[in-house]
Amino acid sequence: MRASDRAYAALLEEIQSGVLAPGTVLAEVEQSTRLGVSRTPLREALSRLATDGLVVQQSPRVTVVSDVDTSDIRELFELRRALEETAARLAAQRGDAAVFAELARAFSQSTLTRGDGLDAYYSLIAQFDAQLDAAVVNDYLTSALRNVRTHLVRVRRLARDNPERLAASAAEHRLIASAIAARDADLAAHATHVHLHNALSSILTALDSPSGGSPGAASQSIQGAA
Amino acid sequence: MRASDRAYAALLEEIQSGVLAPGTVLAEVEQSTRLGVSRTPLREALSRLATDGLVVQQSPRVTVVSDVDTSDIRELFELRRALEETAARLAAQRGDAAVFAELARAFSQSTLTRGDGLDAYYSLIAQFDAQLDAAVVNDYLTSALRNVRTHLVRVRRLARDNPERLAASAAEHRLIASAIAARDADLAAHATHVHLHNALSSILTALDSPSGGSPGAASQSIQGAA
DNA sequence: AATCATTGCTTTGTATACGAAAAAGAGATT
DNA sequence: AATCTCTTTTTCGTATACAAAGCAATGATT
Repeated sequence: MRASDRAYAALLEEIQSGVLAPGTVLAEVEQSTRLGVSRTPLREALSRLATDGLVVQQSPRVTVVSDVDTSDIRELFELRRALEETAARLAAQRGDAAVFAELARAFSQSTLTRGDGLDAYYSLIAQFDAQLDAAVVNDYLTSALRNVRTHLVRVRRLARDNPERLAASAAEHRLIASAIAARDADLAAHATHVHLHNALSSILTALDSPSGGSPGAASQSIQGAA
Repeated sequence: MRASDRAYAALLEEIQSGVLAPGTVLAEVEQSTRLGVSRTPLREALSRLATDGLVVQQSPRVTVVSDVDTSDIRELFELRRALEETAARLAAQRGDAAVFAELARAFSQSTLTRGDGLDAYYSLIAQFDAQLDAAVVNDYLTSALRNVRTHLVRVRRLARDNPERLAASAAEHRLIASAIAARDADLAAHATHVHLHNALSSILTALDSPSGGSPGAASQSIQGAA
């Protein structure tokens, strides 16, 4: 594994997990010594994070971790809706029905055995996403979706879902999967619309409530989500 | 201007214009000496082109200009439809009606003075795209659209539009712009759908005809369009 | 006392040197 | 004659050295 890949993976994980909070300045020498690589591969990692939109060049001299505010979340979900509704339609047309029928069954059961923790649930969603990508067979769309998902990790972390929302989310995913399995493109797309609407509403209300809101005020907006 | 920016701009222009044909290997020392920069900024330029999807690492040792085949064009237009229909809807909701009314008028006139050449027409389309981005107010969506447009330059070059198609395209753009000006989101989205359907059909028939087809068979597919 | 200028220090951008790995070519052996 | 192996050469990945550009701090001048 290349040093630039290790640096990128390390910084990505730290940004997504919140260890590197929005606004943190990422100086090259500081981060390169911390991560045990030289400046050259670290610069490549920062460049990749910048095209991802996870860091921004606040000034020509200083690179900071980008912030995620309410406006960003709304914008992200607008793009997400465009991409995932399209993906759901294409999967309904081209996907393997058996695969999505099985996924629908898994989402039904996940509601019952929810006590396993949400890591297992997020893992199931990751499987669903992977099967969606495989069914769509469109590298451009898949790449755009991958970028959206990169940002979504931080959004999910900002507003930890409550149990009721997780159960509803599982039911919504089950419907999407079964619609794809039934080759019902309209239903798959509209169920995706419903799911994203509910997910966004849940996140925004969670952010408005005092418990999970981000402490720092929005200072630096995400940009350049290529 | 940084050396890495110059290298990126130069390579981008050469790939989009076809000077660097698909399959051309881009060795680091060769390109760095040719462009008059050292390997470090050239590597950054190649990295950016790779995330754009304009070059691919054919093997861990050799980077080549990516190819554009019929399958890529279909995939690109699937993503384009998702993004541009959404953008048209949002622009109809949020855009400045006067701006798009003026654009609609410009598209009407462009049909009459088409003799100016298609450079002027493509410039008008670029203005339309810029106004669309401004109206949408969504950096994520705008970034995704910018990436699509980067690829679209090569597709347009592969299949040079015929005059009749350009006239029809102007009329389709006029309808989209006026629908946005009239705040008719459904019409704007559906007119975009129609436009992209016609544009794709025109390109695919042009590629099937013997004149403008790409000489080399598809060997290396585009990927990683982040 | 406040402001402007100059100097030095920090940080980025670029060039180059070094090491490792893979590919190509030549030679020997079967 | 073909193939396998060893060697050589090329190319990439990384580290480091160098230069240029900002920013800050300090001192002098008004």
